[in-house]
Amino acid sequence: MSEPRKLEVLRAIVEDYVHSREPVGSKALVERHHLGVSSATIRNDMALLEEEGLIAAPHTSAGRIPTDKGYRLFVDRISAMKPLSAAERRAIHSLLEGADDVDDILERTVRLLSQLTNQVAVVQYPHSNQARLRHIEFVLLAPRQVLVVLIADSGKVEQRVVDAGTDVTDEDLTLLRARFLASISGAPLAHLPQLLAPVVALCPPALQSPAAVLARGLDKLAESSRDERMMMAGTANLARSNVDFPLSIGPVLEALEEQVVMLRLLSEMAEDPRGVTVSIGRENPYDGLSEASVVATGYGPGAAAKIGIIGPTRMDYPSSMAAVRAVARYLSRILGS
Amino acid sequence: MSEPRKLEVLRAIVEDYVHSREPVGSKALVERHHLGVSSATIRNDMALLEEEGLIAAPHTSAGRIPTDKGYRLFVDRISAMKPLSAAERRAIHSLLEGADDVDDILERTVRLLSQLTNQVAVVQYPHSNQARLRHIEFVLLAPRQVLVVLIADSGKVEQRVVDAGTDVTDEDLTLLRARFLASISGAPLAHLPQLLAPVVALCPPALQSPAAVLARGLDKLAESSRDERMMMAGTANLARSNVDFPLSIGPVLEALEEQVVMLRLLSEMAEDPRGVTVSIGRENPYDGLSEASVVATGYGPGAAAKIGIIGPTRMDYPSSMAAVRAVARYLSRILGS
DNA sequence: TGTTAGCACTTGGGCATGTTGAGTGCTAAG
DNA sequence: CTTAGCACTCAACATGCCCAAGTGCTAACA
Repeated sequence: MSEPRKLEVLRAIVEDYVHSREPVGSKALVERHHLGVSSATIRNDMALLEEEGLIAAPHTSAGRIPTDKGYRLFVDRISAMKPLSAAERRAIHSLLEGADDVDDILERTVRLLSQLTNQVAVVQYPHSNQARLRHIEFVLLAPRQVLVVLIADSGKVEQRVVDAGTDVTDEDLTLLRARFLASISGAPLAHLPQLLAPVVALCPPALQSPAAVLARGLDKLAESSRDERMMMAGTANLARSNVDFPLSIGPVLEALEEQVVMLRLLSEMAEDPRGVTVSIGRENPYDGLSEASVVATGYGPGAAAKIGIIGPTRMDYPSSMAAVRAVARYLSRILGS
Repeated sequence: MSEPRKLEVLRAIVEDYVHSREPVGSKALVERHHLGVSSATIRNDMALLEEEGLIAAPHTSAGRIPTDKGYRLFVDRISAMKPLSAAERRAIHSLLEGADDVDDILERTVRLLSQLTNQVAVVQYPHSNQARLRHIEFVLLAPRQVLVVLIADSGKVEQRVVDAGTDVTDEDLTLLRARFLASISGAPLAHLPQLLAPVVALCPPALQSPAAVLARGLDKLAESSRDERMMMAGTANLARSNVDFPLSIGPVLEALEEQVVMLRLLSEMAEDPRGVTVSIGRENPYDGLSEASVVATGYGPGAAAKIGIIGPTRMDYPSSMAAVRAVARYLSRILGS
């Protein structure tokens, strides 16, 4: 009983099943792959594989299908990432054409990824957790209304209009801005609250109240810049792979709509040496995704933000992983510039 | 052959079918509703209704189901909006708790509406079509990088970072800003392109190139501020009513993902005297929605922005219409404050 | 020890056939 | 205009049958 052949058999089963959606039997296996042994031998191997919980038979006289564990072994030890086709590379590279702002880039990216893989694609907005403050601006819109703008070195810009409470002048704002900036420029956004309090205290009495308001505005901006969002595309692909979700695609759609769930899911995916992480079926920490797999990776500075796809466990892992990785790399490059 | 009874029969058919999802026959009708006549009479009426294309039989020996045209007549002439339950009213009124910014309000609103109706809910962001320019700001981030901020009187703020092409100074920016502002302040966003071109031409030669870049930046901002967005919730409800979409929910999901399609759809829905518009099945201008119905209405100033739900043609119209209208009214009130 | 051929056995799926019941349209009488 | 009655249609269900695919096991073999 050769170990390598057993793996080869598992690989063949996974590939055939992913391709045909039908349980695969010993005979069909020896026909489609030249394994050099007879179907009886394969049967023995399959019995072993079943004992180990790597494959299972839906009913007595049917072929076998891979279990979650089987897929796991497949992606971990057997599969090599399938290189992308020239057309796919071209598609990725033409992604950049005419894209301007971050939102736009991300939107194009998820669309592309969902088309490449025929699955649902999700992308997390670039992290700004460790982002540092680069610039702030106060703009007087009306005697009491001030536009507060905050720019992080991640490139993200947040703004909001606040009511100063009392009338303020342009000069007041310039003064306040200079004071604020002096003590918070370059600081991590997370530290803003602690840093701002003393500055407000040191302001001239007449400006105490507007200063406090503006500081609070900055706090809120920093907060909402930290809070994470995501984009998604290709949900219609789920409908096509209806059959692959024995229950229904309902729970999957629910999971996708719960951004909180998705964000936790993505961020909990540990980084894999090969750079792409896969979470299969019941491995997922969320029940609704017990029949789905997630293929994800990090991108951007520190690979902190995640991008990935979600589909049925019966999925072409090698291609998906290759696509996710390629798109992530390209995305990193675009955003890095 | 009494006309009122015929309508009564149609109403009964629609109600029963919506309730049971099964073709309804003459006998079941006289049992469930006290129509005061025998099933044979009903059969005659039904034959008439079928001739007029209001109902149809899936096959010879089955009951009838309403056609698109039947539903249309139902919503136009027969149905009364079903008043909301006390619990539903309460749900709507507790919507406001803790909501702060517009995004948040809209998100809560669509969620609520999708839960109330068990359908997919969509809401368009409040229009800023006729918005006017209130303020612009240029902020120097790096020798060549300029943050362009545009504020509309609708309260919307758009910003983006542009590359000036050549080095510029703070003084340059102050000058440009003053010139630009002089000629476009208060102008409708739509007119920006025409107004900016001559200003750029009149700038000192040294500033021509950055001026052009900034003008283009403003154009784009005005454009993206005009461009409309929407939010959506409850797509998982589609999976539940899987059965109601004979083909698949795929096309519906596709339509929902195409914001362009959805926005056109919503804005093309003419206003109904009763305040809620319904578009049924093939009436929809988009093929993917030929088995779906849209119930929508306007909200906010001039009822310009739309909110609505999307579900299978076999839908509880009276309840849906009531829910949409109630939520829209409440939303108008919140935003109006 | 690993491989192979052969064989008995299991079982879901396809097919032909029969039965049932809901529902219709029509006719003739009230 | 309404109604009872009746012949007719047809999807849905059930039943029985057979077949093919696939398995596990055993015994022979290298």
